[in-house]
Amino acid sequence: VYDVVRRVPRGRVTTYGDVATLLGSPRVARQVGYALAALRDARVPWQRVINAQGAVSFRGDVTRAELQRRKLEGEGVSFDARGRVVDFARLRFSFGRVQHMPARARAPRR
DNA sequence: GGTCTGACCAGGG
DNA sequence: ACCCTGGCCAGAC
Repeated sequence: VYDVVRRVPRGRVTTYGDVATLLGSPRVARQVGYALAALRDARVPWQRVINAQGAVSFRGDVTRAELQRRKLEGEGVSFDARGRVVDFARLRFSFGRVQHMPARARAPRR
């Protein structure tokens, strides 16, 4: 997770789901969030990971969410009145080619 | 084993 | 475009 997030350039954003998909497990978006919550490595630009609606997720610590927003604004990312990233579709980093998330295609059970 | 809890997500209304 | 719902999955009890 950390390696993937570190590939997101300054001023761009990605989503929990995109990171999960890139890692080969499209349905573990939540776990990506947990990994970031446990993050201690300052080199990882965690602020660039937002949710699929283009907004900062704030379940849990609101303080963290505010910091995240300020950090992004400091990189030139702006937000609209509803807290959505302006031009989200364009700022969403592609990693070259992120496949679309197959919502209901479950991997075989073990 | 069962149950609950999330930095989540897509689809339907 | 917004809100709700059901689905997901891994970790902690």
